Amino acid sequence: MPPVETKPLRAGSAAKRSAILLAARDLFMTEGFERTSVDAVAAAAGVSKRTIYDYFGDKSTILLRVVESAAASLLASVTEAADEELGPVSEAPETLEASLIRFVARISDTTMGSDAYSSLRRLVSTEAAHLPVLRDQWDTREPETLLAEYFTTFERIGLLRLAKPLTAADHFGALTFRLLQDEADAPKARRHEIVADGVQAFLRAYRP
Amino acid sequence: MPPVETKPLRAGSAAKRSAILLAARDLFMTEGFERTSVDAVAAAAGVSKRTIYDYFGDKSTILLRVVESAAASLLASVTEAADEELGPVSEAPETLEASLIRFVARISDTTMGSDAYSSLRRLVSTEAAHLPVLRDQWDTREPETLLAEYFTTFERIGLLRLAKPLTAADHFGALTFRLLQDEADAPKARRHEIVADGVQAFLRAYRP
DNA sequence: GCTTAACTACACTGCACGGTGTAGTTTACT
DNA sequence: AGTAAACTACACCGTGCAGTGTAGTTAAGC
Repeated sequence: MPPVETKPLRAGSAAKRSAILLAARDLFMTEGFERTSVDAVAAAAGVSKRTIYDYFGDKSTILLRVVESAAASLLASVTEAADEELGPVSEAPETLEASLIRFVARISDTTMGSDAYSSLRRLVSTEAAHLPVLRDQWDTREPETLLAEYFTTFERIGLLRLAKPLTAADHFGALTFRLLQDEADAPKARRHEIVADGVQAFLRAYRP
Repeated sequence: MPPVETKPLRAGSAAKRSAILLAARDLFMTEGFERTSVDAVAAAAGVSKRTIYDYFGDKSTILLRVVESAAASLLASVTEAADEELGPVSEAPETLEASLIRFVARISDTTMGSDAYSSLRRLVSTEAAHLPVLRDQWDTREPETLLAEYFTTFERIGLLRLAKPLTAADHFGALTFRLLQDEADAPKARRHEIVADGVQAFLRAYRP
């Protein structure tokens, strides 16, 4: 459990804090939280274990901070990709498919890529039984809400027909990101095929 | 790792073996593999830890057997539901939607329900890094292949239009089971809505 | 240069736990 | 009843590891 507030923690150096969180994130994703020792995080971050305890107090708190940071990073990534790929979509229907494909590809190819997202999702799901606040941090629905807003705009200019924008956003995510995550190790051509198939199915389902 | 074959294992009693696997399955799903002790499995199964080691040799082997058993159970469940709900589908398009909804609901409401499937999937995903054979046992693609065969039949009688049957099966699973798993704790009415929305989107995407 | 906070490198503690051995008890079969 | 396999209940061992304390070193600020 997170430390009682009476335990003094140190703010310390931003660079070291960042190194710890990055190292922890990588190890938690590849090894799982339980199988990752704090010693291993310390070694990977290039700091002493004593420092980690001085900064975070205990192991669970490291996980909380990792997930907080990842959720914020994901939202920023989705927001940027949407603004740049979906924002300029014009009234010409033939550009929507290409924009949606680029939107998915862009997110999948960033630091917060498909396998990273999939691993983090799994981590939250596994550990939420013991740290329920993790789920709150992760399942904000902010990315889906943002996407639903764009879809609503597309409906207004006649490109989509929606009954429930948020459901459409969920379906879009299921047809693209989710299936992509299942084949995170696939070659680039296969991954492009998955995205294209998913976007096309979505458009057939939601075109006027 | 699984025990070297020189270690003598005992077949023992089918009832005790079953009790061990059931207890292990429940605990692995709720607590995770790493956080579940063999002592806890023994207590939940009502056998001695010595017996567990006599039957299985080590902890990883328990996990292998649990996943084997679960994958077989899932396939049986999907096969039965498909045979009974999709098998009798006639040429009248209006019955297809209802059949697909019943097919999903039936699987989701069985022992191998949405939350159990989701937990097992997560377990395999987490542990496969250390026991790669787990993934082989789980990702057989047999349920998807079976579903794709039914979809191919529906195409022949004019109910669907497919380019790639297996991709359509993936899309169907993504739009229904996957989204249902995300809201495993939702009330029954919400779960029914998720299934109906997903089936309808699928049909819009794949109807001729 | 001096002071102090930050940090490292170790050692240590207590506990959990995978796995093993063994003696006594129970069960099944002849 | 006798025999042997199956099982239980414990104790034990070695290892890993979360978390803590402490002395020495380093870095930053005045």
